[in-house]
Amino acid sequence: MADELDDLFDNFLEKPSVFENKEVLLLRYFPSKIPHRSEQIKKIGSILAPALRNNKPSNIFIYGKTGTGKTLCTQYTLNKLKEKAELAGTKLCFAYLNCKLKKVADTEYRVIAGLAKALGEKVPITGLPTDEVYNIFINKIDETDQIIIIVLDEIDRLVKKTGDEILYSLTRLNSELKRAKLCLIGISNDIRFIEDIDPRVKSSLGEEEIIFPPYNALELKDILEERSADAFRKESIDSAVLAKCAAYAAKEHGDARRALDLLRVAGEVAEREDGEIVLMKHIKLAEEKIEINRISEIVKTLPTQSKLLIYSIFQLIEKTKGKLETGEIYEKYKDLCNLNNTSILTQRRISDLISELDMLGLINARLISKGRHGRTREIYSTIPLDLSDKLKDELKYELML
DNA sequence: AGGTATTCACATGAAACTATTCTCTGAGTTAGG
DNA sequence: TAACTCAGAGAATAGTTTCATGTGAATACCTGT
Repeated sequence: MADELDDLFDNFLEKPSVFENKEVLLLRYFPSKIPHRSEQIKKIGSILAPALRNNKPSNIFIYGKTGTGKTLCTQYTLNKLKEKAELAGTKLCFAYLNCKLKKVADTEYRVIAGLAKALGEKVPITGLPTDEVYNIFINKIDETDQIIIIVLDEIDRLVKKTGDEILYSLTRLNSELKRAKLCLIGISNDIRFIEDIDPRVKSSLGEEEIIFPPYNALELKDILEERSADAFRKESIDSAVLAKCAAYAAKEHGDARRALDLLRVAGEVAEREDGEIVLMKHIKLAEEKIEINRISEIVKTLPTQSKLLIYSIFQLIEKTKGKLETGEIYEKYKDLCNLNNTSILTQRRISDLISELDMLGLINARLISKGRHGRTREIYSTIPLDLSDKLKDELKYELML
């Protein structure tokens, strides 16, 4: 046994890896070049430049789909700006906050506390009134003459959850500050979001707007080439494979994050197969693997009731091999609840849960009318049978059925 | 045959209820002076 | 004594239920030929 493992490890060490430096393909990696975004970077830069002369830059609202480089470009520009500011002797600091993260920045209190923390002020996790936190925050930043740049990433989430009062307070904060100056950068995936917020906030936050369009396949390919040059050994990948990878990702709304992920997984697949070169088939396998991971991740993180529901759907699908109806599923679901001693939700709720599963892409539900026989949703699973079998077993175990 | 009315099996909305999570306050605790 | 921590009260929120109303078209039922 030990020998086997020794061999395995030795083999692994001797065999040339397809990767030169896998880090480069990870999300947290910060590339030195950002292709096809110079226009946006320049724009951000020119808006923020007044900060170097200790003037308050305009607030910026940045919009773009996921994986279009919004966060990256912003951070890149800010880092550069900070370097320059240090050289020029201007006091400048910035706080970056991702509002998507639960338990970190999804309430007013937490946002302010998070910002204070980012600027080096300790704030208790809970226990203080919100306006108290505001005071701590204001006092902290007003200590010195400085420019504060606050980046709120995924700001739409924040507003959806807590309303737009925070933004209003933040944009108004400048009038309370005597020495420091505050500049806001809001990043959002959803452009409609800015339409339905308080007009006062809208005009203030949207002083400048920058749009990040999705990458097309050619641009994605450039990005992949840029990164793969560092990430892979030269001979283990060729440009046709990269093009394929880019094409796949471009199909999915030009998300660079996806493209990089795909490439990384393809490399891993190749490596596991003892291949030294990443081939087309590896890309295909990687795509499947990512999809499977995505789905099982979604299923695993579903609340218990939804798990029971999807379990009933899996069971029924197996029998009928096709479409299901709400009533049918509800009956099955009730049975399972009885078996499991779980409280039964009403049909009303189940109807909503089914819609949610539809939104998550686990099932396909469309409304049909069967005339005399009423109206219902026609439901079928989008998950391949072998995967749903596997998931079913896992759920069975977990739900103790 | 052609037209209208009915009816089914849920969908969809709104309001009310509930359990959980947050916020806030004041009392208790700690550490420093 | 100031700063910090913590428990419990009250407010806010998310998840559900209850009640009410809406829906599209296959079918039942007329109507006049």
